[in-house]
Amino acid sequence: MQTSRYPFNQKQPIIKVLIVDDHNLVLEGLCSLLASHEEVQVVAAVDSGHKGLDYLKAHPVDIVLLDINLPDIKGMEVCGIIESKFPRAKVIALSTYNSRSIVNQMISNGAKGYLLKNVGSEELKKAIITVAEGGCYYDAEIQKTMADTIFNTMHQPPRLTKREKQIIKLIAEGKTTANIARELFISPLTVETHRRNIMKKLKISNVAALVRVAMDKMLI
Amino acid sequence: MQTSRYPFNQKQPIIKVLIVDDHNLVLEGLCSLLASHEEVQVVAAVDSGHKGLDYLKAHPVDIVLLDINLPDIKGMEVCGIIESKFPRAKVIALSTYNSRSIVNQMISNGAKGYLLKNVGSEELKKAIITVAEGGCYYDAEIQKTMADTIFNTMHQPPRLTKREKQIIKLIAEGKTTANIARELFISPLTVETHRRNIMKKLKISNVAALVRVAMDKMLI
DNA sequence: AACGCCCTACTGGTTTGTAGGTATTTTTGA
DNA sequence: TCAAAAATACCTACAAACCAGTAGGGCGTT
Repeated sequence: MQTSRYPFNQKQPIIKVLIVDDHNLVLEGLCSLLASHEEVQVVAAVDSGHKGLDYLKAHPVDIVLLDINLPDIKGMEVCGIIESKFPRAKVIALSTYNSRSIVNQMISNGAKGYLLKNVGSEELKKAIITVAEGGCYYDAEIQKTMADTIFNTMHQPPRLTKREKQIIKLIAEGKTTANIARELFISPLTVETHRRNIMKKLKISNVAALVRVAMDKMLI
Repeated sequence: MQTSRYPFNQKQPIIKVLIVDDHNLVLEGLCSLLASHEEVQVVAAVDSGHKGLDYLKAHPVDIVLLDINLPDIKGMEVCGIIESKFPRAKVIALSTYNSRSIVNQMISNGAKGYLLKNVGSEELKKAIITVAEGGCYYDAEIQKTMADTIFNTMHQPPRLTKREKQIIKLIAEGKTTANIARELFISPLTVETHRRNIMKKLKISNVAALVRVAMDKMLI
């Protein structure tokens, strides 16, 4: 939507790209893939979330290619911060895996694009340009995941509450109901109620399944 | 150890490298990092285990840079096959994560090197040359993991049996003792015994911990 | 004010899991 | 081939988890 930011009436202003990824190989790969595209300029590549945010404080950036698995902060958090504090920069998420909860969290934190790491040169370029122009670009697989999510939210609106998330985490850590009750200063009976509600919501019936869900949802 | 394979008495014969990785970015990254090294020649890059093995059948290769997470077969299996059927090719494993069980499996399948994906250009080159010359090269972090393993195997020799692994998997899938018994055509009491033995061996006392161990060991 | 949602708490009862022990058969490996 | 290891099966007992139903207090929305 932003037309001609520069006085020169270039058709495509150069897109400034910041890469945030702690894997050298991926970094190199991205640079290599982008090297041949003149519309795109990689202005910096950093290996942690904090460094990325620091860079954004001092320099203008159009696109942030953001890895999910960072050593310091979670990609989702970084994404949220960029979204709110540096709205000029649009985030394109990069990830190896296609997990529903991660995709959801990224998108709800404002990621305008989402690519899997097996992306090819052309798709990468297309994604960057599309997002820079104000659009969205999601990998085909991610789109499936998104459709899946919508389908599922339609069919099971009830999400877990804050307290329930807290308790599912403690259960998955191997703590007993009594332990949890002591830790949270509430009655064991209350913990049992929460536990029951969680299981009903998730349609499962034992801790084993619960732990897996918790891990899936990255609560652990 | 292999001196002058070629009639010309080059100090360092060109090392033929095959890359097996399903992530385009990583592929590009590796090629980019290796481009500047004349001793090394990337003869092929494929995106699945089977393709890699097919290539090996028809062409001589010195080093295989092998990703752990492949779409078709597990990296460990590929590694084992290469080791036994194409002994000329030495495997250097590439992985994002540093998990004990994966490292162990790769090494026991004959991987001569192990790098994490945040490896730098020089380390990569060094690893390739070292391994091509008949040596080993393990990332510093991997070495820690290896030491850890040795320490632990010394302190807890008892491993899980085949049946126990099977059962731990089913438990972690959320199945009850009765279900498992039915599925395996054995008495529930037997399943309980196995369950108890597993817990004793792993020194844990509830399913939550058990599921986490199972996931750690990549049984799921 | 009324409604819905969440957190809290309880009663009472059933089902699994945890923990101890023992013992027979089958498989495996030295 | 013989001993060790693994897999099978059982008993008893208690602990913990699972299931169903109910219900009051707090809090924000309509």
